[in-house]
Formats: sequence, C-alpha cells, structure tokens
Amino acid sequence: MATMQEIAKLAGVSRGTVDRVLNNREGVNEETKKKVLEIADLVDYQPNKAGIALATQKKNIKIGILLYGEGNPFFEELKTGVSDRYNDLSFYGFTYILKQSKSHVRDQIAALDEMLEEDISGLIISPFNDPRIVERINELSDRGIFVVTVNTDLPDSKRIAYVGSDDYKSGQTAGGLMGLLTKGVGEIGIITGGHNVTGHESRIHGFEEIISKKYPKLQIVSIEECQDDDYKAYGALQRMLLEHPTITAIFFSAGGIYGGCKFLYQMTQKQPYTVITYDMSDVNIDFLNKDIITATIGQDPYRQGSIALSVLIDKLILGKNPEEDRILTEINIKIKESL
Amino acid sequence: MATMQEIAKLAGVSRGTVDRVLNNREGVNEETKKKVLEIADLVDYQPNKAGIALATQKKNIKIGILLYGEGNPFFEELKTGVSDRYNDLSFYGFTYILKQSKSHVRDQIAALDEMLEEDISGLIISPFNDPRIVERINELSDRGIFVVTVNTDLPDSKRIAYVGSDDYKSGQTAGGLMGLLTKGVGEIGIITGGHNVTGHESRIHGFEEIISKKYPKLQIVSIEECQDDDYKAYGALQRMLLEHPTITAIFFSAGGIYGGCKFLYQMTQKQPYTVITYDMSDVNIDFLNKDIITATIGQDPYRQGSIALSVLIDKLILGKNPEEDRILTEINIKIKESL
DNA sequence: AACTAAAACGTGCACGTGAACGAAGTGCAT
DNA sequence: ATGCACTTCGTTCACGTGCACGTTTTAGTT
Repeated sequence: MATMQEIAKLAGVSRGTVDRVLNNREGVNEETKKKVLEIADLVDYQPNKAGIALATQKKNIKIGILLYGEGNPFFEELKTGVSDRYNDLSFYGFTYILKQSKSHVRDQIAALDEMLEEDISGLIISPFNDPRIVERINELSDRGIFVVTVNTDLPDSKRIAYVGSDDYKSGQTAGGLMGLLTKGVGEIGIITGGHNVTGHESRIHGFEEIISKKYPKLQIVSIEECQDDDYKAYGALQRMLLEHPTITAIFFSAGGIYGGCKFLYQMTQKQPYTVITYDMSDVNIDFLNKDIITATIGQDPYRQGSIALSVLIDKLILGKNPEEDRILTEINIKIKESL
Repeated sequence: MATMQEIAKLAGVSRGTVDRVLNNREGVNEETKKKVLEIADLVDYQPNKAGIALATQKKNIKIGILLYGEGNPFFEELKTGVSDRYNDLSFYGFTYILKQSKSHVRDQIAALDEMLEEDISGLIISPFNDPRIVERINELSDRGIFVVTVNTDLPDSKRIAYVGSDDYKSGQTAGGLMGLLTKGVGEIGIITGGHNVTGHESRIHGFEEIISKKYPKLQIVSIEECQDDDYKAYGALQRMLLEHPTITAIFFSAGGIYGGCKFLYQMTQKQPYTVITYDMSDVNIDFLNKDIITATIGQDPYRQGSIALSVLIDKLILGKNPEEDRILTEINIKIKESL
C-alpha cells in the first residue's frame, strides 16, 4: 500500500502538497496537481484509515441518532446494530447522541430541534412522513449536515441515503405467505396503520397484487384503518369479524397489533385465524408464542442500524458517497419456532 | 478517554512502563505494576484502536479462511460478510487468504495443510466433522494460532469460538413451518444428507420433535439418505414417492436438493408438494421461483462471516476473548416473494 | 528595479500505541 | 573498589494522516 509520503517522493513534491491535492484543498498548481493525481492513480492510493483516524480524533465529530418508539424491539435491535458497528468504527474518535421521541410528528420535530443545539455533523433518523420533517432535513443538508434515513424513506428530501426494506416487496412477501398458509383459499381482513409512515400503502399494494394475481380463491373482504392505535384496532377488528364472520385470515400492515391480537386472544370461541404481522416486537413475540400470530415479517433492523452508521461515517470522515441512495435490507419471515 | 501518557503521568512513571504493565510484558516491579493497574482501572483505560492499528501495521498479520463448496451461494454470502467486515477492520493492517476446497474431508485436510505453510496467525474454517480435522485444529491452537469455526461446530476441539446457527432450533423451525404449510395434516418424506456435517442429525431431531408434539396428524413416513449426492437424491425421492404415493410434503435436511427437485420438476403429473429446504443457494432460488420449493430456511451466512472475522481480530489484535464460545445466528424463512 | 500581495509549496507538530534501545540502579563475586 | 549480570525504567523512533505555520516563488504594480 502506497502512502502519501511515497507518492510525494515519486512526484518530486512534499507530502504537504500531496495532502492538498488528495484532499481537494486549494493552493496548488494545476500541473503539479495533475501529476500527483496521476501517480496516486498509478499506485492505486488508498488512504490509511488508521492514520486518518488518529489525525481526526481531535476534531471531535458528533453525530445524532433520532428514533421514536422507546422500548420498541424494532428500534432496540436497530440500536444494537448501531452500537455494534460503533464498536468497530469508534477508533475514528467520534461520538453519537441518541434521542428517542414519542411516536408523534410534533414530538419528533421538537426532538430534532433540540438535537440541532448540539452541533452535530451527521444525522440518522427514522422519520415520520411529514412535510415539516422533510423541510428540516433539507435545512440540515444545506448546512452541510448529512442525513441518513432509516426504516421509512423520504425520497423527496435531501437525505444522502435511505437504509431499510422495500415496502412493496415486503407486502408481496406477506401476500405470498398468506397464500401458502391458507392454501390459497378463504377471506382476508386487513388492519392498516396510520398515514405518517410512508411504506404503509406500498405494503398493502404489494399484498393485494400477489393475492389477486396468484390466489384467485383468496379474497380481501374488508380493510379497516386503526391509526396505529391499539384501542381502535381492538374495536376495528371486532366490528370486522362481526360483519364478516367468514374471515379466516388477518393481515396487520402496521400497528395496532396489540389491540387486535388481544381481541383475538379474548374471543370466547377460538377460531384458528391465520394472522400475519410486521416486525419483531415484544407484542409480536408474545402472541406468536400464544399461537395467535402465525407469522411475522421482519426487516432486519439490526442491519439497518449497522449499515446506516457505516454509510454516514464513510461520508463524513472518508468523504465517500454511498454506492446506492436506497440500501435495501432483507425481508425475513419468523414463526414461533424460529424466534 | 485516558491515554497511556496520562496514566503514566498520574502514576509518576514513563509511558514505556505503562506499556509494559498493560501489555503484560515483564521487567517491571510488582509495586509499580500494581499502582499502574490501579490507575488504569480508575480512569477506565481503553486502548485507542487507531493507535494500536497504526503501530501494529508493520507486524503483517495474516489470517486464513478455509471454506468449501466453491460457487455455493451460502459461502458466497459468508465471504461477502467477511469482506464487508474486513473493510471496516482493515486499518489494523492485516490481510487474509481464502481457500475453498472441494467438498470432501481429504480435500479439506490437504487445503488445511497447504494453508499452514503460509504461517497464518488465525484461522476461520467451515470444518467437516472428522477427527482428523479436529486433530489439526487442536494442533494449530497449541501453536498459538486461534481458530474460529463457522457453519458447523466442532465443540470438542480447541477452537476459540463457533459462529453459526443452532441446528436443533432450525430443525424445529422447519417442523413448525411444515405444520403451518400443511395445515397439520398429511404424510412427510425426508431426504437427509451425509454424515460429515455435524448439524445434520440435530436438524432432524428438532424437526421430528415439533411434528410429533404439535402436529399429531402429520406423519413422517419415510427417511432416505442421499449423502449430499444429487444423483442419489433423485433416485431416493423417486423410490420414496413410488413406495409412499400418499406423501404430500418433503423435507430436505441438507444436500441433494438439486437432484430431488429436478425429479419433482420432471414428474409428469404435477402434484403440489410442500417442500422445505435449507439455505439460499442458486438451486434453491431457482426452484423457489419454479414453485417446486415452498420455503427455504436460511442461517444468515453473511453475519456468520462478518462475526467470525470480528471475533478473530478481537482476539488476535486486541487480545479480547469472545463473550460466548457459541455465537448463534438468526434463522430466517424465505419464500419466493421475499427473495 | 523595487516593492507588494498572492500563489505555491515545504516543514513540523500532533494523534496513541508498539517495540527496540539504552541508561540508570541493585546485588554479588572477584 | 572493580567488573559483571540482572532488574527496572526512561527515551526514542515508527506508523500515516490532518492541519497550521512558515517559506519560497510568481505575478503584478509603481
């Protein structure tokens, strides 16, 4: 591996000049610049990360991580991913501060504003789908603070990358799984979440596509919205099953799982519903163990956290742009036995 | 974060002495040693990784990675995991050499012996379950070369850690999934693999346990061994379905998937078998797409590779022992739509 | 030609650690 | 007292980079 020193020698200049060229600092003649770049290219110069790390430490870089849903195992796992990767990357001498707001847009905005006081140089955020959030992300970007979104994307913002699952595909997966578990026959009810989580509709579209194309004998007979509220979900499911007693399968496209499953659990005449939900929350684990939920679809939150930190540090310290601006994580199916 | 220099100042000695104490080098008085350790503990000294990295570079550490099954997507993903993590960790200035032997014990032994010529200081191996391999791993350990096993464990060897899935549990997962997909009714045939892959029997035991306890109307009516050979698998499945025409579900506990699925694909009168296999190989993907395989069970090879490298480097460069000597990866279910 | 300002470049320090080298200090035999 | 071996400890260099500072060269003005 060639070092700056060696390049300097080959180019007949000092290491300082090489440094200026390779870091795009000004104050170097066009010709010498060209020559240095040529040689750097020739020897395939790769900066030594340990050197960078040692030199960067004093800069005291700080990045912010803004999530919601305290205690939610999805975010707990995401945090583990961040923390594990931080372990590898901490030699760059940066720190991070973590905030978890309440699950509401205005709380996230408040937390975001608080975070800006801390003069961070990068941000990882699981954003709500709200124009005010987009606005703030753009503002940050303009100030030179790089933003990576996780879990939910805001494609119209100036974020440098999104790390999370492909919602349409995860909807298709739910659809395919539903087909298999029901042997392709029966009636389905869907409990949807709220509207400030982007992927929401995509999931349902993916689900509907597979059901309609691949399983003609499977029918979606009712869709109820619950705004990610457990009380509403309880009531919604109750009404739904009363109106459509022929339903044998239920798909929760987002929240309201606890409320819905509680109702199913409390039903006097137990019917073996096929139930598909999202994410590995405590609630999901509990109801998987109680045989209320049949399967749940995970989106690898651990890797979301891990990759997000990695991408942000690459950009922030090494100046390396992510290869894709949408980095998709795997979709996993979990059942009781695979927990 | 305290540095050696600061500890030295507090202890009233030079940094060299602190270095000797903290790295367990000899030549330092008991009392001063005690004092230094006290202060190091007090300030919660954590060595600066960038410093270590920069200083360690010249040592030219090399580690070996020994796999088999060239082209096998399981190992391809594992290699990606290694490579990604290497990207993060390469600042320690180490290199690795990768060998993929043929899928046979004696080829692995030969490759292992070749590797030893290269004077490596650590080894990651996906071992065959054979006493000669165990013997060699122990020999390496005695020579101070740390060994991490992936994919298959050799618990009786002197490896410092195993990274892979819990085979018994993955068998249970297969069983639970089989129950769900068949609605708990029908007859099952099992195609098993060979005997030099440890987890083999554990998977089948886990499978049998769930089937017998949870799904009384589901019966395993035939088990055929195919030694991971596709020709044998083809024939074995043919015989099996001839002898037991009532079989509606097939469980491949290891190899022979291509042979078996090819037979199913070529059958003139297509029957909708429920088929469960292991790992995300090309073969599996192909037959998932052809609707021959219903679901396949993955064991997160990416993370196996990633974690294995991490553990080995922690031990080798930072002298840190893994917290557990069995590090289990997640079990994931994949269907056609979630590929 | 003399001076000035800007451009272009070199030098040196800092970061934290590993490790070789060398310098004291101690005890013992001569 | 001198020499010697041994213990104990301090000093120094090396690793590769970022960055501040200082120095030289160039171009422009009077």
